Amino acid sequence: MKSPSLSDDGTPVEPKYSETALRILEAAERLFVELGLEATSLRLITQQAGVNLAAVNYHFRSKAALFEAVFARRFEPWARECLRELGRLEARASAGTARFDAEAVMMCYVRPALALSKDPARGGALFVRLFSRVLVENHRVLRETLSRDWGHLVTRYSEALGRALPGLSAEEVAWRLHLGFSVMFHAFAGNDILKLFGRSAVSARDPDLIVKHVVPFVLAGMGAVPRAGSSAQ
Amino acid sequence: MKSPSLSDDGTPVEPKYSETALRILEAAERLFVELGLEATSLRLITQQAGVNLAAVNYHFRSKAALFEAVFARRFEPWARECLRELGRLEARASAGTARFDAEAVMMCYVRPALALSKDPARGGALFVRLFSRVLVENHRVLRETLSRDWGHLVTRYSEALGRALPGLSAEEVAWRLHLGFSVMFHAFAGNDILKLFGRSAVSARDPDLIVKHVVPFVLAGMGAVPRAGSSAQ
DNA sequence: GTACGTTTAAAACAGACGTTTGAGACGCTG
DNA sequence: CAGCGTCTCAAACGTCTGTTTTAAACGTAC
Repeated sequence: MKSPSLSDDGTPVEPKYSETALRILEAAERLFVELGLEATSLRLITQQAGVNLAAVNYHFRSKAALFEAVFARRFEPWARECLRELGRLEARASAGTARFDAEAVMMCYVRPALALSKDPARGGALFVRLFSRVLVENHRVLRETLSRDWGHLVTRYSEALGRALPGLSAEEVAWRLHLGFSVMFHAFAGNDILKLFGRSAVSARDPDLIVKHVVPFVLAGMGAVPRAGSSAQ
Repeated sequence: MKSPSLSDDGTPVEPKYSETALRILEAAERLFVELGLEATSLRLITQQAGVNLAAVNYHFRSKAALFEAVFARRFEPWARECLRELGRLEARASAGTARFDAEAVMMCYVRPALALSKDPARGGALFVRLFSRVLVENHRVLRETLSRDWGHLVTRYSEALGRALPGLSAEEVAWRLHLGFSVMFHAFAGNDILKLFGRSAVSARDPDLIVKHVVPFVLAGMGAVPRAGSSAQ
């Protein structure tokens, strides 16, 4: 997942994929989400994509490289949208047309996540699930790439939340960022622990419904007063 | 994962494992967490356990059955402790010696999770991570078993939270249960999305520290006032 | 028309996988 | 000591894996 080159107007140039490569990407994305990286064979991918087996190694060097391509195709546009949101918030706060509070920072994540979840053309909710697989499966290569090329994304959110919650220690801000993003991330990914027991009463697949419930929850959590005796007071 | 038989005094009888079977269970637990089910080969497990390859199929019928045994060995004692906690809370609330509020219900989950995380003899934090892999990998067999044998565990928590938050609609209670347990579960499992970017400032591996920060966060979220216009008001 | 780079096709590669086999070792009971 | 169930061991089974190879088809430029 190397950083894509930029065209003259600064918008990223998406690598051009051939018809065959695109069919592979789409079948692979669906199967990686449903079965995981290891359990998905190239033969199953090419069969569902209706292409030849060797096409994978021709268009994408290897299975691992295919996985990275699948991930990068969805992740990079989304991450850039998050950065744009943060930039817009800072600009409007400087201009005095917006409050720089926890809700505003949170919405810089919620809006891109919601837009992504509702847009099948960009992978929709499927990619968010793939992302959560990456998280728990802890792919080494992808972790290195995310850390190297996109670590500043987290840094930006961290600084923004610190500015939105003045008076809190850096440690306390880090924890609220951690917990807040955990809920939101897993809520959008549909990782419902209660559903595993077949007893979840929420239909956690509707993105708008997720936002409606997760936003007040996280806002309340982020604004929580630290417990008495907390070292992070 | 069939329900274990009960001895005369009602305490569950843990299946007796031979020395070899135990070595397999322990090596498998560690490797399943680190590599996942598919990526962990029986040859690697038996090699690290210092036993013969065929011992796995002798002691545990198949690889899938081994995985279920690994999971059940840790899960069942923990789930029973959760049920005991809920029972104790109900008893003390009836006796008037305890308040039946959201915090009390939440602690019925936090205490067992904390105790488990700090006890290496019961799998410690390792098992919680394994559990979270089960969640996103969505193993069919395990899901069926959890739903059939342990669905009532979730029902109990759900009823308890509904009782602790009177005046809220069932849908609203379900969402707060879902979101609250999501944070707690993934916090204990150490599924830190920020860490994936190498920029997490929290050392989310210390169970006591997790509790200290996650409890106020979740309590605030669960007590959050629903947004205006919410259908779940 | 012919040469060329690009893409597809079928087949084969070596290796790893989960599982099974059959023989032998061990510890008990009579 | 003999008999027997429990367990271990090395070897092999057939299947599936990611990858490579070889040949053929395609569109385009000379």
